[in-house]
Amino acid sequence: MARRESRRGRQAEAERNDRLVLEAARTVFAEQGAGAPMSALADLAGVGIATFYRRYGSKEELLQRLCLLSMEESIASAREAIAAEGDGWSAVAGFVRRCVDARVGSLGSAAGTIAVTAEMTAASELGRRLMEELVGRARADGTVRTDLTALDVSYLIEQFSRSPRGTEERANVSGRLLALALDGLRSGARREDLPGTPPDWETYSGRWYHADID
Amino acid sequence: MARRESRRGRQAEAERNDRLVLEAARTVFAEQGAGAPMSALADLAGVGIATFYRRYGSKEELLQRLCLLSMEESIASAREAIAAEGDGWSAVAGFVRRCVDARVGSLGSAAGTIAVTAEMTAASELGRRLMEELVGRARADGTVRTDLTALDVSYLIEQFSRSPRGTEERANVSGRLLALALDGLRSGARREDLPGTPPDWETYSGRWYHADID
DNA sequence: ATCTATCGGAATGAATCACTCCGATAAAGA
DNA sequence: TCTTTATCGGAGTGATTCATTCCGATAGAT
Repeated sequence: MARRESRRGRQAEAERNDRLVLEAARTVFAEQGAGAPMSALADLAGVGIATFYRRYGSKEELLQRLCLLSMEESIASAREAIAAEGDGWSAVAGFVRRCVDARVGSLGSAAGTIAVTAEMTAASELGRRLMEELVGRARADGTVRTDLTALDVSYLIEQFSRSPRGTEERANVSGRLLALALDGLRSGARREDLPGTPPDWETYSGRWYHADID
Repeated sequence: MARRESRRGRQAEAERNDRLVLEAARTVFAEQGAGAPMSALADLAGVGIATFYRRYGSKEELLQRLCLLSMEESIASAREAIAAEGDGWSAVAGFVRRCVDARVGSLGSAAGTIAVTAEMTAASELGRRLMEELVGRARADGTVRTDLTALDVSYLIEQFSRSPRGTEERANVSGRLLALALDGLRSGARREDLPGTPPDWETYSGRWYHADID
């Protein structure tokens, strides 16, 4: 029988692999795009290819699972950020950092190539509402530039989720660039308004529903 | 015989294609990575595949040419920025904008997969010197944060060169995010220092000399 | 009317990919 | 100790994709 806490032997290996496999998939798909070969995930995880297929029936299923986990992580982060004390900018910055850390939004390259499940749609809409609230509050308390929209923040997360962090040096660089961008979110005297028009959700989410097929 | 100015007919088409082909290659490799198929370039350019092979002997040769053109564009931009009047931040911001516009630095994904020519090495070193000067001056006049290095700027350009601009909406988003990041370069009271350590050139350029082969 | 430069894209052979199958390994239980 | 069972890694497979070549078509130029 399985022990309640910390199983042993083969079962422990399987549990370890559960995490290993998911983390490797996140990293590789984030950095190389959804077109990355399954063998690349296996190499990074240090396991055989079959270890992936024992857990997920297909590459598409794995991608769907990753998308859903991303959105759930993003929702949890947004809730915490909204509940946190402190000024609006700090809340937004903390939220963005956590999302980038978890590589939320790194799967844009899968848009149009995998089916969108009902769960994904629901999570996406909840996430959107929470982000609107978070950014709205930050604008209201004056610590974030007033022309910033929640969707700008989404795109920002998406962009930084993709940057490579495989080596210490790359992770270091990534952290510096993110710090720069986050400082750019602050309200401030010397700033000009953001150029162009606020992005729209239609375009942002529409990517997922129209396949890339000719 | 060919007329001096504006050739006609087939020759004009060939010249038009010269530009079309190069621009399509820049865009596709920037957005999809160096692994993009040649057919994708042809589709975007609206020409046949052979039109590429009539101009460049191989994919590798095309990538080398693009790299060199990128670096030359970057050098020209840096020279203009250094010569320009105005404060240091504006010079750096203008430089970055122009580089991102030209997709300089979007070929990082080709690193390790193509041979580095002597011309490329030389251009890279000159570019580096000019950027050090540009950023050094901007730091000195107090309009840019003092912990910013030239290499941070290089990585910034690289990151933004990859963002998709295929539709008006995506170009718009890209412009907004870049504006945010550029504002983050400014010196300012409320800022904390950039985290981590300054990136080093060894790592930055080293990517090109060690193939991805196992 | 013929020549010639250039074109587009089908054809080709090599390489890569998603996914399956199976022999090996080691924990658990008799 | 010996068998059972869960899990493992990676070679094997058929389908797909890619870089590159080749050739018939097209339209200026002469």
